[in-house]
Order: sequence, then C-alpha cells, then structure tokens
Amino acid sequence: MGEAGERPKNLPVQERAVLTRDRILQAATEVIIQEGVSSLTLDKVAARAGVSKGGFLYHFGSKDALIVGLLNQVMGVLDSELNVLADGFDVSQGAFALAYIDYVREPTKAATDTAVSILAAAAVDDDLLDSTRATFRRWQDRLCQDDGLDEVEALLARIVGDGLWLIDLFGLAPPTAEERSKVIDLVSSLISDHGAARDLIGSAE
Amino acid sequence: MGEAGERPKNLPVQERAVLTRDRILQAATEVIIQEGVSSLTLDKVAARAGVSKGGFLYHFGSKDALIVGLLNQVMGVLDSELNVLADGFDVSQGAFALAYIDYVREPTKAATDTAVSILAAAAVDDDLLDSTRATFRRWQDRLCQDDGLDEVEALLARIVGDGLWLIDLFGLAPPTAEERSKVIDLVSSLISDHGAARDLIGSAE
DNA sequence: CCGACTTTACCGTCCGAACAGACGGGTATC
DNA sequence: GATACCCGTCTGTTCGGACGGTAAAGTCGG
Repeated sequence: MGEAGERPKNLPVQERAVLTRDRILQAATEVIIQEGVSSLTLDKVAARAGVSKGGFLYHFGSKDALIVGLLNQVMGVLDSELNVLADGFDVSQGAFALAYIDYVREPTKAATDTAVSILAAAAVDDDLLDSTRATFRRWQDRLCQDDGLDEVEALLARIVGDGLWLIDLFGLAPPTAEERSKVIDLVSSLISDHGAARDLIGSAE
Repeated sequence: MGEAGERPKNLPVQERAVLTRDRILQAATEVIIQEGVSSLTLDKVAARAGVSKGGFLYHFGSKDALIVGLLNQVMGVLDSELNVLADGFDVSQGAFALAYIDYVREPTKAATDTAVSILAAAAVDDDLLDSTRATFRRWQDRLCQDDGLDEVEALLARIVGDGLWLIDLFGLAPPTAEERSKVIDLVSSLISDHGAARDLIGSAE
C-alpha cells in the first residue's frame, strides 16, 4: 500500500502515536511545498504519512486541527531557533532584533515550513492564524523592549525580516544570497550603531 | 436572488459586457476579502456579481482564468499608481524607490486588492503568479536603475515596501499608521541622503 | 437573422467527515 | 502465570455535499 510509509512496528504504543503525529505533520508540509496548497487534502496527507484516513482523523479530528497543529509546531521551532540565535549577539545592542534579521540571511527549512503553514492557514480559514498573530505580537514587543534599541529600528528589523521570507514565500523576485546579506548588514549596522537612525532623519529634514 | 446585483439594463451591448466583466472581478475580490480565499467559488462570485454561473463562465472560462484576470487588472492599477506617485519625487534621488515605500504609508484599496489576489493565486495554483513575478522583477530592475541609487538601498526599499503590505495581508502584528510613517521616513532619508548607507556600514565594521 | 450575451439544467469528481470494527499492549483478576 | 478485559491506536469503507465545468437553449439589440 503505502510506498513512503515504512512505519516502524513493535514500538511502545504511546511512542508510536507521537511518531505518527509527527509523520503526519511532516507529510502535510511536504504536500504543500511540493504540490501546492490546493493539494493539501486529508487523503494526500494520510497517504504520504503512510497512514489510513481514519488513522489520520484519530490524530487530527479535522482539517482545521491539522493546520493548527502545523502552526503550533512550526512556530515553536522558529521561536526556539530565534532564541538560541539571539544568545550569540550583544544584548546591549538589540540582540533579538539582530537575530531576527540575521535569521533570514538565507532561507532555512524552519522559515520555509512556517511560511507555507501560514499560507495554508490563510487559504483555509483566516481565523486559524489567531495564535500565530499573537506570537508575532510577542516578538514585536520583545523587539521594542530590547536594550538600547529605538522603537523605529526595532520595527524596521521586523519588517525587513518578515519581508524577506514573505517575498520568498510568493517568489516575488527574491534577492540573491549576496544581496540579502548586504541589506541585512546595512540594517544591522543601523541597529548596532545606536543613534544613527535619529541622526539620519535629523539631517534629512 | 442577487441582493447586490442591481445591474443596469438597457445599455449598449458591448459596454454591458465589459461592465459585467468588471463586476465579476470586483465581486471576486469582495468575496476573498469578506469571506476568505476558501470561499472563492464560481457560484459565490457569480451570485455576488449578479450573474448566472453560465454567464460567469462566458467571461472567464475557468477559475484559473478568473484569477489571471484579477491579477492583470490589479497589478496594472498598482503599476500606474506607482508611476504617478514617482513623478512627484526628485528623479535624481531614486524617485521610484521613494514612491515604492511611500505607497504603503497606509494600506490602500489597490494594495489590498493586489495582496488578496496574490494570496488567492498562490492558494489555487502557484503557476498563476508567473506574470506577477515578472512584474516584480521589472520593478526591482527599475529600482536598481534609478539615478543615484545604491543597489542595496533599492533592495531595502522594496523589502520594506513589500514587507509592509505582506504583513498587512496576513495581519501579522501590523504596525500603526505612525509607526509605519516613522519607518518609511527613516528609509526615505537613508535613500535620499546618498552615501549614508555606505558610511554606516563602513563605520560599523 | 446574426452574434454577443445570458440562462437553466446537469454531470462527474473529489473532498471532509463519520463510522464500525480490528489489532495489540497493558492491567486486573483469579 | 494464564485468562479476560480495557483502551489507545489505527484500518477500510461509506456518504452527503460542494465544486468546477459542460451543454444547449433562450434573449435581445442592431
């Protein structure tokens, strides 16, 4: 039956369950990326995960539940990766903001997965994005509260960071790796070199 | 049946046709905005446009054709509005780039329509975005060729501009009107004050 | 009476969801 | 330590409905 499944048998029941759940989530993202949002059907996801439709519905009672699960997982990964990346920056110069834009220097799997999940959620039902929106609001708050970081600079960091993966999502003339790095470096210096933004605005008016 | 239709009768045939086409396009965007991408069905669009399903299919032979028509119209409007806006800026300081970010100072109807059309296209079939992607590439080229504009600054303008309406599209913690303006002013000064970007990067390294 | 436009009626497909039950490990009972 | 039972996990099938699309007839101005 399932050509991709190769599901390991003879495992403790509870572990088998969580593995199946993860396989379903991964299968869902694969379907979206490879076949498009319109191909995200219960049958396709179940087949790719090597599970029957009924088995699928045991873990996710509805298509909405699948997307919510997808968003929760993928946003969690993204949040933790941002945190570890922020630890590598100087906290007095807006570590989280620097991490936020540095993260999109090149497209990562986590960023791509998040993007397509958000796209799928928006396509199925806008309300499914509520918790995701709350997370972005938390990130925005954290960007503003970073030590020594102007509110405008913090917002610029988020717009550039989000703008890059959103441009990637739709393929709207995505910049090359070098171009991305140059822009990110520019914004990074703007953030690190504190006061530069204010001076710049002052000198222009 | 149609509560929104109120279609004007007794008009020259050819004019009635083009009007019907436009009504269908407008109905489609209304459906997406008010009821979500998943509600974009031929029946709903036809009903809202005050036309039968057959009548709809006379103008747009398929759902894909509807979305292509939607994208063409909305991208054309956006392109022309950008042009008139660019005429108001100093061409020696990157008029198109300044117009590009100034355009998203607050969300306009044209920008919203474009955003939801792109979303719908991505949800139905990714390939439908091909011509849209070409337009964005043209814009990117034009941004780079603007007189006296650094390539990095041009790219920054597009990322910020696109980032803003994409953030609006998904409602990912969209900034307030004042915050938007501040960021746009910051980027604008960066572009106008030529050499500022290079100086900034140089001083930071 | 031609051709642009519109309608009514219909079809085949696919999708999300529900359902009844199979399997099999854990647990209690004796 | 064998037996019986339970429940989490998963299977295969079925169903109602919605959707995209087709076909053909009808309308009306020029």
